[in-house]
Amino acid sequence: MPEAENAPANFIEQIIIDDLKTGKWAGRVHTRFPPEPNGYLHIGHAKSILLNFGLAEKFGGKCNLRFDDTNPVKEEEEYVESIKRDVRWLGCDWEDRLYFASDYFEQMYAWAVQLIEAGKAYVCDLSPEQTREYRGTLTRPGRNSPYRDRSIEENLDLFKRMRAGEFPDGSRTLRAKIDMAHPNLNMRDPVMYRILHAPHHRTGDAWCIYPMYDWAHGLEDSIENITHSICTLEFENHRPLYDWFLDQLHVHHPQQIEFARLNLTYTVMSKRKLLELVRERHVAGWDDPRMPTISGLRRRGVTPAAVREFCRRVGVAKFDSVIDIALLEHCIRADLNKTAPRVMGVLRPLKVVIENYPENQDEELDAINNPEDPAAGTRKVPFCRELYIERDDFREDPPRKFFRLAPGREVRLRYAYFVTCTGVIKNEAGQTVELRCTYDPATRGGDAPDGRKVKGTIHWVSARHALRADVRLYDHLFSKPDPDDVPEGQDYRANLNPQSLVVLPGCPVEPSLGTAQPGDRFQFERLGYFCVDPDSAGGRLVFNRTVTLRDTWSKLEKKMRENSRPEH
RNA sequence: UACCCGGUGGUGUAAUCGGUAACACACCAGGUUUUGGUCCUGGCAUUCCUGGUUCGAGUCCAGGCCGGGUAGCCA
Repeated sequence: MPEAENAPANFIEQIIIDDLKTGKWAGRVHTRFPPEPNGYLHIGHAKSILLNFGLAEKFGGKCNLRFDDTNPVKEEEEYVESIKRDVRWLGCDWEDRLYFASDYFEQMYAWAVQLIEAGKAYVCDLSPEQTREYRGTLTRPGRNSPYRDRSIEENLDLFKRMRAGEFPDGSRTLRAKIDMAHPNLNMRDPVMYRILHAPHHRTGDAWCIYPMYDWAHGLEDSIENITHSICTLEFENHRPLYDWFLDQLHVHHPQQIEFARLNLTYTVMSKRKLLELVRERHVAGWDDPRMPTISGLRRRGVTPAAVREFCRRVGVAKFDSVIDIALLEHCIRADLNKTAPRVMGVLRPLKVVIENYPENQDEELDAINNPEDPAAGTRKVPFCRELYIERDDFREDPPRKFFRLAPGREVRLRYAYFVTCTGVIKNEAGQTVELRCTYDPATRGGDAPDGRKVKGTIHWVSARHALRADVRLYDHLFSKPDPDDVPEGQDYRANLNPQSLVVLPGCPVEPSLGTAQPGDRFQFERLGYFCVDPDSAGGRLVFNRTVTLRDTWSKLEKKMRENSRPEH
């Protein structure tokens, strides 16, 4: 896939270009992707990852992977590993720059002591509830804590004892002494440290006080010599505090820049909601192919190249936008169209018997592996008297513009012969269970020597040679573009799409698929792109539908149906 | 009702000292085709509003309107 041609610079690139021009950072560009290891990464994180690593690459700089592990009660080693895997999968390389905020705890503590000594921080004994009360509201100023004017000596002593574990959780905090009447609530003496007697996944029980995000994050950036600290819009109000801490300490001071996070139609992106979907079993897990997680996309069969191209096209700005999921689907198709081998498989089989084809005969026909890539070559596909075709490819009473099979009508079986439908066999219930056809031996390979044309070409699988596969058809997880668009009293779960997963067991597929491995991607001709699920391990073939092909016919048919419907 | 940030077609992103609104997706209409796929062609916005500055404003100024964020000892 052609990546990042000379696209116009987004506003962050513009800032960097200007900085380079003025020599602000001595020509350096150093970014970082700083996830908290408290969950799985989703495509919104992919935007951030690609932005940060992309900037570094574009301007000859570096990008760190840093785990912002300052809250031990929410974080786990398992998440660290999954995040590393996902970042790598996207094609980003942090080389030797893997860092953890927890490695800086000692330095952060020393800086906190420095702030106390400068009279800029104090130990506060207010309870969490009292702290909230004293903070005031959006429209009312806060009040000073009664502990705000403790002596430096007392603060130093108390802070040391907080670290030593003398006090219970929630009993005291270390706060910055700024301004309780500040219009920005983040500046009303924010908490820097809280007491948390909780084991940390990396530091164990070495600490029982942990730094808050606002205190820690700028220090982490500073320690790592970051130049541009890029985060999402909701941290805009935190920037004055980010700047304040760094200014007080007179240390390296990166520039914080905020951009809009990625939102997609027909899905949710918040960690809380994704966690709920998993916990309440609306999906099979974090890597359920319907999830917008990186692991879900991967299992779905989406390629890293498609995600990269998608994020590139989405752009970077400060406008709170919602991207049409159709753009992602387009990027997936565009990539897979160029790379996925074609294959034939039938989702909803209808048996066809070629009456004039000898009972015990069979033969192999040549099929093109990928018309977009001549180098992909050809393969043999077996043919015999009994075949399966798609139920959708036959209509006893065909509507206008239906080019497929119908009684008396002739179509082409892809790479095989022209066949004409001569009979329809039904069961007692009146359902079509089998078709009788005749074939024209002269049309072998799909062309008629007499120049005869057919309107339709359909796919098929030889009944005798077919392999059986379970196919999972995935659709949008939610049935509305905005899952939060619900009546009063309901929530996004009310919009869960009951059809988001349809499993079709035992679908006949061509025998060349016998060697397919988990992760392999194919285009099932005329249907869509599918990939082999890891569940196939036991020798049983399981496919996930990544995305359908564009389907002009179903669109047309739907429109005709609507038009023929009586008015009002 | 406080502070901060935004507002260009159905959806996004551009227009870099103010100079005749570009690209993509979606949608619509055609063409090609052994995938109703791909590919190709065409259609689809007077830039939230009102004033102002200017020969000229999406870009600058003023006022308004609308949307988002913020009251964790989460990040």
